[in-house]
Amino acid sequence: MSKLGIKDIAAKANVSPATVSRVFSSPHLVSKKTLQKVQKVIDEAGYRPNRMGASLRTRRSGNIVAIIPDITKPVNAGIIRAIEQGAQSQGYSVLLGDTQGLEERERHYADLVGQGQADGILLFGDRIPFDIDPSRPLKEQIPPLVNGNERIDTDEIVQVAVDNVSASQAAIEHLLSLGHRRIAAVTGPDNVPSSNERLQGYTQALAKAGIDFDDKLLVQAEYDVETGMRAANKLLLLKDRPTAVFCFNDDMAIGVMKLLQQQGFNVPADVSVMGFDDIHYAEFVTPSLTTVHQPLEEIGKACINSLIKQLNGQEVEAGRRFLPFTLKIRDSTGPAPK
Amino acid sequence: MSKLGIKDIAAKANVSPATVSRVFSSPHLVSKKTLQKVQKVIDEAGYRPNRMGASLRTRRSGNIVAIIPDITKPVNAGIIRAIEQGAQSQGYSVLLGDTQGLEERERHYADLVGQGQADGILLFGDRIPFDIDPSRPLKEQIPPLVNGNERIDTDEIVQVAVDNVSASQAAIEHLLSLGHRRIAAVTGPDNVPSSNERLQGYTQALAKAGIDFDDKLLVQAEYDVETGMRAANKLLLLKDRPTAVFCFNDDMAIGVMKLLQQQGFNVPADVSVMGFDDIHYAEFVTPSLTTVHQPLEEIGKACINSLIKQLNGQEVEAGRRFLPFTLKIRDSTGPAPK
DNA sequence: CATAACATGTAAATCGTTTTCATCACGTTT
DNA sequence: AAACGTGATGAAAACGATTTACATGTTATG
Repeated sequence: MSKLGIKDIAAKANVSPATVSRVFSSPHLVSKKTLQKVQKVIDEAGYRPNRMGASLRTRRSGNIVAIIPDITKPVNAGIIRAIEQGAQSQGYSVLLGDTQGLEERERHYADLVGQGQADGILLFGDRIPFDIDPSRPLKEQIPPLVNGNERIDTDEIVQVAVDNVSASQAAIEHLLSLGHRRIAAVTGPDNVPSSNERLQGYTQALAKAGIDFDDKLLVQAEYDVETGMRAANKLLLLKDRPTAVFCFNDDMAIGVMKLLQQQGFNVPADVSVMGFDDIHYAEFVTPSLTTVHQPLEEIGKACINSLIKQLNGQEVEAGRRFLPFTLKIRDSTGPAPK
Repeated sequence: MSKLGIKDIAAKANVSPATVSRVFSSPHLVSKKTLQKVQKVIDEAGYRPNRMGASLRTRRSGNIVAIIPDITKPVNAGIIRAIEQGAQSQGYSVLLGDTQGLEERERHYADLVGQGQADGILLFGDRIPFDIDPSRPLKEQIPPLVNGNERIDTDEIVQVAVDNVSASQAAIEHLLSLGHRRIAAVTGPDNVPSSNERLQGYTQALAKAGIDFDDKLLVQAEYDVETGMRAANKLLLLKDRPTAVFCFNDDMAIGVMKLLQQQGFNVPADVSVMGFDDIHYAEFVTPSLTTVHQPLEEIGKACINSLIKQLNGQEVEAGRRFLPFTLKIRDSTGPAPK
């Protein structure tokens, strides 16, 4: 690897370092002739300006850090794609941080901003990775930040997601419309806001339909396939079994279906199963999964756009912003058995 | 956000910047008393050293960039986890770059090293993202780099993967042992080395079993579910249909199964389906997918370890290194129908 | 022709660290 | 008492870019 600096290039091209710098950042200030001359030297030498030097001076890194609990979950696929694309188009690079849900690692990545390695944060979590003094305005204590998909309990930052309560309600209404009356719910961990909101939608929808709430039909799992299976197992042990199971994400729904099938049940003839997220695989499992579609690419796009606005010094209004969900009715839900 | 520098801290603590620096990087050179005094000021001010300044001086960023075609594919999950963990434990941070398979974006991320934002590259692709002069030794022209999972046609760099030829051979032998004689293959794009290697294993295994190669049983797809479905469709149109389909990755296998089921075929009673990779969902689709298990975490671990060795200036021997695969026999393969 | 206006280029300061080298205080050895 | 280590600290020079303020050269204007 070569290690030429701006001074070397300047020397080779018989100009000053400042001129070389201008060739990159404000070419309109350089005459056509020198521009070409310098450009030629740059190309020949394969010179790339050292970002460290530049960032040090400009106090901008051109990087955005995205803090994501589990990068490899398909639910994040669309978001990541949208983020990268939006960032790229505005001249930013994305540093993807996978936290495995650990606060320590969330803070580690958030720290990149403090260290000057990133200019802003795209967060997909339910807590702010900074120590906050509640008596002072939040905005003074955190860098430019947008939260997506999950929910943080403050209206001082920009948050983009679907309305989990309504979405969950719509899901239950779908099951009700198929004649189901005993509808179980497989929830996420009880400290996760999105799970609580979906639970809220569930209870509201049942209440509206005049159905008594039965907490035996509520099983907690951890947003993954394995615990989804375990949850289904618990439900099968009930003496009065549910005819439908609403899972708060698709992974758990896949687990529930798997276990039901293993135990000889037919989905949806015996039990209907519904998911949430609409991950790519939802369409391809057997039977294909009825689920709540989240506009993940749109969410990603909205997040990155809002963040870049903030970085450009534009004012953006804080608070939650809801994007519309849709129901994907597929083959895992059907009429309630009589 | 505060913006205190090392000089501010030094002033507050009545020491020189050098001492503050030493507190971070070589505390043993500082007396206990000053250490405590400085540490206290650092904590109170919430001071974090600016990485740009430090990197500029040390010419090391402490970052590793991982270049991955599609971060969100489950096949990469284990690799990413292992990388992050290995890096973290050695004091490195990982910048994850998702390229969507585009060479332009591969080069973009590779450029981070040239720009001083990263010290080395973990590549998961089939080409080197640099312009190479073939007449000169490769090592002089690229930064520390390890390639994983795919294959680049050179023995001058470290590469870690499973032996695709043998693995594919083992897969076919499994199908042969079940009595299958007409075994189709759904390949990846024809410019992808791993696909070609798996194809090689396929033909070799058939040859060894004395079965004539029939190119009608070869269908090309693109390593994803949708094209897997299309491939299955083509196979169903054959007048002499295969009794087993070996797909060169799990996504395509899931697609193949989906289409077969849609068309009323039973897997595995009518047709056996086999995959490759052993992604997490392979176990949970219905029927659960028989596949070739790649030790993805091990691959990730080996890659990061080798790279860090290189970064530490240790000599590592170039060339391919194979990690052992295993067969996961599940429910999607069964005896050939007579 | 003198002067203003503009285009172009330069020198030097600066960003926040690390690190070499020199200095200093102090106890030990001769 | 002189010489010598030793350990702790500070001063200052990098690292590689950007940018401000200024110097030059060129052209247009009165």
